[in-house]
Amino acid sequence: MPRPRQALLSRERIVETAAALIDADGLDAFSTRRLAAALGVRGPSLYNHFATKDEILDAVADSITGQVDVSFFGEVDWREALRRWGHGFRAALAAHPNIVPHLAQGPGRRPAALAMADAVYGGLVAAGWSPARATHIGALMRYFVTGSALGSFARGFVEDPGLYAEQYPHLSQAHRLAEHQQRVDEGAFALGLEALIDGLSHTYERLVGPLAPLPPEGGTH
Amino acid sequence: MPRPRQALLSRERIVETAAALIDADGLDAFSTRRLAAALGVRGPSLYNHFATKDEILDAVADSITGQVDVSFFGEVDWREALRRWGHGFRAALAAHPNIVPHLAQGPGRRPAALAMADAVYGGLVAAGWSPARATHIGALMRYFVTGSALGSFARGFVEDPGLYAEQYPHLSQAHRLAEHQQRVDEGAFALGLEALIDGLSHTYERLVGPLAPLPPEGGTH
DNA sequence: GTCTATATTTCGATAGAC
DNA sequence: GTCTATCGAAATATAGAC
Repeated sequence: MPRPRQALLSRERIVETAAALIDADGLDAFSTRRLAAALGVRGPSLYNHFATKDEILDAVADSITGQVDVSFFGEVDWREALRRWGHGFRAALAAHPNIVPHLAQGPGRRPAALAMADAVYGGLVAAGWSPARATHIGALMRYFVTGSALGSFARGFVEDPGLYAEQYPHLSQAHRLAEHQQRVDEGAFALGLEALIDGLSHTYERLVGPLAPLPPEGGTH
Repeated sequence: MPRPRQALLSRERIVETAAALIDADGLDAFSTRRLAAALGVRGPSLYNHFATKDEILDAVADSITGQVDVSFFGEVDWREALRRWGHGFRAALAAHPNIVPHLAQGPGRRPAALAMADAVYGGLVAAGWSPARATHIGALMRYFVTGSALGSFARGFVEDPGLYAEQYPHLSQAHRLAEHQQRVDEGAFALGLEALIDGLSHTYERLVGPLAPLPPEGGTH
């Protein structure tokens, strides 16, 4: 079936299918052959659209980053912006945990990741943070979000009561964590994000100046 | 050279060498054959000491976790304990970033990881936190530490001024981040950890009760 | 722009000699 | 407890036909 009239592949289809494969089977099991098979073509066809496997991974990572809304930076109070960004960033990454190790290596040359960094940093500096502190805040937020998306805390404990009973006296209920996986992980993230914003608010008042009380909802207008 | 009088391998030597190889070349490049070569033996010899490659990875991960001191949980104020644990945990993981994705999957059945979870959770509950909140705090701390060790923020930006100049107006200095990698990453982590502890202190006062001012140094005695 | 064919390398793990 | 030999599978990527 050489040279069909209508191209079978497109960068978009390849990226979508690659993301689904990585979600299902993990980064280690992801290969160009398996990706091609899932697309109904042979391996070498992919190289008409991407030069290397790594370019495909970059495209997958950036398509996920591109789903994160950062348009409100500079529009709403920085505390509210961090809150919205944090939740949105985590939601996008937690839907694709297997690619987080790749994505967490930094923006590199990926456009969506650079645009996100630009919006966050610009918004924080505009809010009064020093360049150095704005960098730190962007970094520590990425730490927290990528760490929370990298692996579920609750599912990290095996469901085997006997494992804990003897040697780990405080973990006697740990085997039940998996039942409540989503609630535990989201609750922990929410608690941490609010604590971070609260703590940073005090840092702001010490270094920059008094903060206005947050409006009940929405923008600064 | 069959059956030398003195065993050439030991679990300890294997784990040490495996950690060094993973640090140097990454998880993807780590194979039983390369590990054996680094140890001066042939691949199959490893299977006299470990049943699978994954068992070796688990042993490496747990040896790193075992370097983290948690003996002070229950001995000092919980805020000071979180501070010491956070810095120690990060230092241990940041020295071996390539194995963080494996380690971040949770304690599983690894003894040092379970002992760490046990000490942290027990210490927080003894300090007055509810079981649910103690779980959340253990989780959010792991998120923050693993995220910070997974990838340097500063090194995530390529050293190419031209990349940023046109499209990303706020990132015009981003190419200089790599020069200050350690300072940026450690500063961001320290700022985040202090903000977290500060924010959690207010949560504690709202949910549990007043907190004593922290003693200037050391334990509760 | 997809195909066939293939070069080249590497992998985890087992069997059985010593 | 190490070795040799090997199984069986899978990997990225290229060359060139159509």
